[in-house]
Amino acid sequence: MKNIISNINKAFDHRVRLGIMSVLMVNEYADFKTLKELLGVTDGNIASHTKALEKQKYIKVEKSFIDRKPNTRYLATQNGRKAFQAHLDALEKLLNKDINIDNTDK
Amino acid sequence: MKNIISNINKAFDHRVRLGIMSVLMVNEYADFKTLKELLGVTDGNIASHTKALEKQKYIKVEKSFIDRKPNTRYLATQNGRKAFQAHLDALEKLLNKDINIDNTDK
DNA sequence: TAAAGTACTTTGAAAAACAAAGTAAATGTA
DNA sequence: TACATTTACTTTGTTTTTCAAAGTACTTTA
Repeated sequence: MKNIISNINKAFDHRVRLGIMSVLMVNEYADFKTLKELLGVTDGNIASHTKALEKQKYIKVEKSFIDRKPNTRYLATQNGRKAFQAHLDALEKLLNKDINIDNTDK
Repeated sequence: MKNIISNINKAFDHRVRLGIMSVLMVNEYADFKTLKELLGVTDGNIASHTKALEKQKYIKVEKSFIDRKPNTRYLATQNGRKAFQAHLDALEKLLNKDINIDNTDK
């Protein structure tokens, strides 16, 4: 490992995306409105963060009509689950690691 | 609590700042070069991320000359330590929380 | 004393984040 | 049955952040 943050996934750096993934790890799916309410962010925000995760193939989108209204569901992909778990492991390692600097010559 | 990410600190959202704080939590101080090497990022990057943390008063900077060369040390403030620990607690809560959505009507 | 190295800082472009406005269909109101 | 409102998103454009390249001010080496 080159540096102490090399295994931290840039795609999950943002708290909104962290929140989205957390929700999708424990629920089979969540729809647009649910994510929006759980995370307390604006529509455009959910849209762009989900789009970013979708682009990485960490989540997938299913569009349908429920009660004649459009409904967008987000689901974590198998790949996304793996990547997120790896990210959490990397985070834990970073935080628990002894990063002891030799400052004796300073 | 309004939403599931409300206690996650925006200032620590970025992996570089997460790394800087992790280092400064367990070491009394770290200098510019050390941080740069530990994190594997460019000079300008370290500069801007430390500046951001400094602006929030989460770290402080001490400038001196060592062996006639300029040396910049970064230290976590008491406030910074508290905020970072709170952030970690919030992260842990988010990840361990049962965010179970009632999807029965969907 | 000229060239190279060290330790940063500044700058400007590129990317990301964000909220406001837009769209389109459904529903409520008079 | 029109018209306004709500729902469920998407699009747009501005602001903010990130980032690396270039710049500065020395110090060291040849």
